[in-house]
Amino acid sequence: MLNELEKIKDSELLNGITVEELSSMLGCLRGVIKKYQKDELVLSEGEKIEKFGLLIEGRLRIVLYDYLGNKTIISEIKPNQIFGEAFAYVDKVSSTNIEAIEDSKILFLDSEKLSTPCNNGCLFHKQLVKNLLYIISNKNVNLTEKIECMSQRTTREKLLIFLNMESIKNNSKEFTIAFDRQALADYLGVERSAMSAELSKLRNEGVLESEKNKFKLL
Amino acid sequence: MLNELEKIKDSELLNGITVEELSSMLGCLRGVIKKYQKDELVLSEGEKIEKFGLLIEGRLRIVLYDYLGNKTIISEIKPNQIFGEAFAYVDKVSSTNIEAIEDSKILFLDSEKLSTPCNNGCLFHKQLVKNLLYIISNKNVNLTEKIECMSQRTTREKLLIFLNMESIKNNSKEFTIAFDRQALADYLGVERSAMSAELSKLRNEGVLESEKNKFKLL
DNA sequence: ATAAGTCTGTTGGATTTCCAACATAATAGG
DNA sequence: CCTATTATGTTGGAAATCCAACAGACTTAT
Repeated sequence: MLNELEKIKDSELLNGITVEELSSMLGCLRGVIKKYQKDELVLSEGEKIEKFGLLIEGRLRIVLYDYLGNKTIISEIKPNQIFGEAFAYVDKVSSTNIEAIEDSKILFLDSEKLSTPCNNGCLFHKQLVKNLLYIISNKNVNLTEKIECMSQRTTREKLLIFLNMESIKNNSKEFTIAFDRQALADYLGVERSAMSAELSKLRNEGVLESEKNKFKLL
Repeated sequence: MLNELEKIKDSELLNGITVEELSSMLGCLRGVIKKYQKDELVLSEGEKIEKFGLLIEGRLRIVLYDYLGNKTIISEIKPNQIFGEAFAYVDKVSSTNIEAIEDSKILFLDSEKLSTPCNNGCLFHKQLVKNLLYIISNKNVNLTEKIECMSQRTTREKLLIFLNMESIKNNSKEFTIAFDRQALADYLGVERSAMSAELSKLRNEGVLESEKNKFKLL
């Protein structure tokens, strides 16, 4: 048990909280640790979420089966990341499935308990709330950025907006992005080879230089 | 002053909090009411936000001036709505400007204070935190839905995904949406008349019926 | 070191979207 | 009620994107 707590102590959600505090936290927040096997369904769409998860070890994928019959892997959840928290706080059921990519161990926390600092003098409660607000707000900012990129009309504009954002984040005209070509195309909602063609044009026009996931705006 | 509090008592952020509690809240949360004139800048991009706003009266617009030189009105803020909260909780500066569409009155609240229930026995603090988590989580879900729609490859698929989401939300095959044609096109990131043509096709194919902002999936 | 697999960029044709112009219907204002 | 304005749908041509196929470069596995 202390084992598991040691593993997640560096997570954003538990930032500023000691391992000793973590121990009593499980009782206070009705924490439950569950194990899942590779390919096992963790959460299914349509399910009402009252406990969100913090991945201790393993890997999960968020999968969307949409109305048109498409299966899309939205993203992957890595150790120390939380999932399902937004749906835990709104009166809407999740529209995605969460599946285990590999054998995984998850700490489930009661969202209601977490957001309501108790009167037991649990000092970590305030910190938890702040951390959670930070995490969800950060996700909102990231989602807003993605929408800004995707809202552009042409592939060229999408690339330019995205790359400029990255430049600002890195405080430099030279930077490395976390995507390969296919992932970047997926992020921008465009077709990979068409985007590649546009990147070539931008290079030929002297707008930028690029090599793999390294970019330099000119 | 009580005047203003009466106006915002129905806001999501203050749900479950009495007007009496609101009064003491201003001191506790370092609440400050500011007035802005039509077209006045409320918040500018690049600004670090420590207090987010709750619009008492008036109307605001969120404006994005992007790298390519475009000015986009992202959305409008109506009375009783909050703004800037995501940026208040993350270590990133806002990328948008917020301007007054008309004379406006705004209550600014200290984000740090709000997320940290004090030890003064302020009972509303817990409720405020819950309300804030709800609001931020709800925005997260809405942004995620918008991305799902915009991620579709064709205008037809975008429409179908969007309309199906609305149908699920309304628990009915018949529903009214909150957008006119231009607004729906903007939401989906497509051109209005092209989307209109696609809607006509869907009608002719017996997929749906529509009349202004009323829809019926068949 | 070699072979297999993956990533990146190129290309031409098919498909889709955008754009501008316009007509008609509906709405708003006096 | 009438007029002006706005919303909606239609249409054809231009522009852009997607798609499939492929070649070459790079990476991984044996």
